[in-house]
Amino acid sequence: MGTKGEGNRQRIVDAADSLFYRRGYNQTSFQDISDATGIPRGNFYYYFKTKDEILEAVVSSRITDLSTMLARCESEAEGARERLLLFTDMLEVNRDDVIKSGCPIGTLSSELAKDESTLQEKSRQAFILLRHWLKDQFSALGLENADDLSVDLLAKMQGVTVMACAFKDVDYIKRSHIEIKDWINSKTLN
Amino acid sequence: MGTKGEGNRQRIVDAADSLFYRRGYNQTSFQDISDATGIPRGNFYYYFKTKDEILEAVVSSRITDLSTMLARCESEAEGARERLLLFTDMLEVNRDDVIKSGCPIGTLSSELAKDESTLQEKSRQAFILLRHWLKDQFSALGLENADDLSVDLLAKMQGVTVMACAFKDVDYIKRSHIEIKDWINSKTLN
DNA sequence: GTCTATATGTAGATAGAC
DNA sequence: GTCTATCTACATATAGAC
Repeated sequence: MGTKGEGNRQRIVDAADSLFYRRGYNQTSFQDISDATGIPRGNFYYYFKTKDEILEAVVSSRITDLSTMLARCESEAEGARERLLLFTDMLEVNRDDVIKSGCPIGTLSSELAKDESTLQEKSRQAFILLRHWLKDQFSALGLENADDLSVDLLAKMQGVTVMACAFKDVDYIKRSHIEIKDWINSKTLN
Repeated sequence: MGTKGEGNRQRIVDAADSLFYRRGYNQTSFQDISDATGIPRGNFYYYFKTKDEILEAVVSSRITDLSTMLARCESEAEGARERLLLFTDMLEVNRDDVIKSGCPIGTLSSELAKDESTLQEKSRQAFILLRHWLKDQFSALGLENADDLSVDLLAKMQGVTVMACAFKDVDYIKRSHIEIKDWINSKTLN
């Protein structure tokens, strides 16, 4: 209920978001988040009961950010095809981060798949959001296999990020981005 | 030089290989490897100075295994196109592991990208081996952009594994495998 | 070569003063 | 609400007996 406390809570989530992305969830300690925020370790337990709860808040925050990004794609582009093309731009917009740390959603999903717990389900929610939005765009263009196309597009972008990150290759991202846009056009034009 | 020691060394590498794949490198402890092999923790330091050295040995072991797999592709298929198609079969051959833990090479590369150390370079060696072999196959078919096609194929397979693992979807692997083989044929036939 | 005991650091989590 | 001190567990790594 406190106003000051909610501000601190958000600062913890923001710092954890960045650290989970750059170092991984398991490799990020409370001390790391404390160093990044200036908030003492012990204080975290006033806002979150466990580290898992911080992860849940981070995933929720990422989903909110993604929703904002998708809304911007809708407002800045007229048709569904143009929105899909705009969506793929995030490959190049975030290319430096992609080269260094991969995709925030993809790498988190891969990391959490290795824990036997139910953590991966949480990270999957972000993929589901994208999958549904992309499917809606393909559906709006009258394509019957819209869900398959949606997952295919996500797989293309995930594959590019994994290889670009593995080989630290910026040019490869640019080339692949063009190929992906060509693929979208080939599926949605005519 | 001891013969018994080398046997134990290999048992450590084999157990670490499996654990690094299923739980991740950072999430695998010496105790885990000890439990899997029956070899006491302290004994590991007779064979490896650090945990990083175990990882190096695991990557070397994986590269050896991959080389064997590629040699089998060459012996079991006549032409380069058939060898490429046979290579992609590993998607379905290992589909249960892929669903559970992703790709051993891709997930290790993604995990090590998050450490600021030089560990990722080691894991990249496995990707380089595949990249060169695939390039040789495309080159043998007279294709000029053989290296690009090689990375494109690796990206396709990485993308499929990431999505299949995220959504735990076996059918998606089967469908994508067919699409990948169609893509290879479209590039190499005529 | 093999194993036990242990050193040293740090992880997540808790208790309780203020 | 905020912070310090601390608990317990477990990590990598080392020392040294056998």
